[in-house]
Amino acid sequence: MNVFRHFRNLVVGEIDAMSKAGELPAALDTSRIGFEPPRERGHGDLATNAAMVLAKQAGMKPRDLAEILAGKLASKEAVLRAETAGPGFVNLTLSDDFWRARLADILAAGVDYGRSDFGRGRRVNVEYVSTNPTGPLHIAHARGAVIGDALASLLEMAGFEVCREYYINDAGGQVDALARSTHLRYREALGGSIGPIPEGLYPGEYLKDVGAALAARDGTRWLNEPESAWLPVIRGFSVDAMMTLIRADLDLLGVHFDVFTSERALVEAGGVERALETLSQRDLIYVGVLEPPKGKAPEDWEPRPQTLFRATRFGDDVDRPLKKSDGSWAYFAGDIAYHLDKFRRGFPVMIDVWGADHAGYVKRMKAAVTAISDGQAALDIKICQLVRLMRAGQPVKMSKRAGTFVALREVIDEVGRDVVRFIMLTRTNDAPLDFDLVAALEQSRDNPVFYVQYAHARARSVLRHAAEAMPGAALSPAALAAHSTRRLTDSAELDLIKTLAAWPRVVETAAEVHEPHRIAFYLHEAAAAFHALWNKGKDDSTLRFLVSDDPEVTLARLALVQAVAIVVASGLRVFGVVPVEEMR
RNA sequence: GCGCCCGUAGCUCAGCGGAUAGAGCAGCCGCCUUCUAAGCGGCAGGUCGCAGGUUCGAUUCCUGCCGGGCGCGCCA
Repeated sequence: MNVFRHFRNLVVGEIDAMSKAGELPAALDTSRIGFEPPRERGHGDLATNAAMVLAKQAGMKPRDLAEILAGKLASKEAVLRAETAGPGFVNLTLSDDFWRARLADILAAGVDYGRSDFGRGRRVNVEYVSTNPTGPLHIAHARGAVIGDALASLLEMAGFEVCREYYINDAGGQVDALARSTHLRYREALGGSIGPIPEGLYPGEYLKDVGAALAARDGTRWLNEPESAWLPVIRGFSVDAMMTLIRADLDLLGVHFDVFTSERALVEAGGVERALETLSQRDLIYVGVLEPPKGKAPEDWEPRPQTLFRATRFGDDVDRPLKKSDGSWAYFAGDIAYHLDKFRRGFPVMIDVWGADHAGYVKRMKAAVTAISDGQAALDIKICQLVRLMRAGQPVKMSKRAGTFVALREVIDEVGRDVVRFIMLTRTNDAPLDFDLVAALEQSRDNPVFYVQYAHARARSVLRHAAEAMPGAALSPAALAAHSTRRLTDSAELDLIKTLAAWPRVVETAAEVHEPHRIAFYLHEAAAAFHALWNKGKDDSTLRFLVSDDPEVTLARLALVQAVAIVVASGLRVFGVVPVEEMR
């Protein structure tokens, strides 16, 4: 049960009934009504803003309406008290029995606790990583990969039908440069002397293997051919090799996709012409001359007529070019075609996860999606700010030019997949992230990965001890759920239950706003509530989980401990992180 | 010059328009014969960058400044 949604439904039901009875105006907008945990424990268990939201529409004073609603809610099952407070809140205090009953929900649902039909099966396309297939992934790519993957899992848990998609940028000049780079390595593999890698080509060592593989496959066939003969072949060969490399990196990170879409395939199938035809019909394309950007005009700027999309009609700052000066399509044109393709494949909701360097393209892409879908599609773009790789507080030196960018696989080798994934999700995507390789492995409470994993390991440890201490006792989640939990009466126990019972709301909220990092903060909070209870048992031995001469209280507490393990594991599953059984 | 993001405790950061703004670190004081002290409890610490506006109510939304990051036709 989502406690908050349950009571929201109750209050909205009461309001509808009052509207029908003529006690309130008809057709009130109840969409902004919500229930949330009050800031102060003393204010009860749940608070609603219903009276304040409706007061104006209802033509009543918030406090008066609050009094009426409180009266209606007071008689609901499990409600001990319904009180008005502050500017018009209604605060509910629920019975301890009600809260204890949530443990049975958790034990019955297992790691699916928190799953809901909030999304009602609506289809969402989440596109992420989508890097140029010109080399292995480096650490900066990992953030987008993990955020996209966790966001997709989160949406699935909240009841959306999700497609995880990767757009292969295999059509532009970058992959031609890749092909030329491979050709050099190919000549090298056949014994040729190639000297330094020219500016503009890819110097990475990883292309030596590709060149060698090409030499093994095709022999000397491309040595004396003109570029026009070998470029398409070697380009395809190289892109395939790079995608194999990238998929292997993603596999190490535990990131997988449902669909890979090739930009080149889309372009060659005429997708761009079709998309732009749609825009043309709506008079959204014209030939014009752009003003140079003020303050930072490129040195070789010269005014020239271009094929432009009327992005300014949809909130962008300037109209955007669709063709390069050589007549080929600009990347943006392909991206318009790609988003139209996604829309036509049945995704009215699209989420793109991009790197910080693409932030300047958000407006034009949103404008284009509005234009091609006639306002029927929604595009959300998550911009991942930079990751600063640190080691014990000192930045790790990286330079793209010198090729010393740290490869993702090196970082995974050093700290492990789960640590990389969790750390990448500890901050909002909008803010830069410091990733300290030393701090990430520290076993202390400063390290959120450790802190959360430790809570799970502790819970599992208690359950193992219980199995030894009570041989033959039925300790499965189902057996624990069937047992009475009324002996859970301490405030720390009830606080922990309330924290666990908030999990479905956290999932729903995080999914709604597309912010997976909220899960990390929740997990930290749940872990803290558990660690607090654990230590309370150190001060007061009657609060220990295992009480040898009192099986009733022990079994009740084991239900709570099992529920902690389940909720933490449920959250980690959204992150794609494996919960650990022990940390010795 | 323009656009986007950020600005909250000494530091790192939470806080989808609500009540007395929270957590960790650092500082100070406490808690291990017992399920993992790799942890917990307490104290202290704030003009929520500044100034206006909208609102019953603004850290949250809007506008303008200030400071930092990223980006800025024919790269992807």
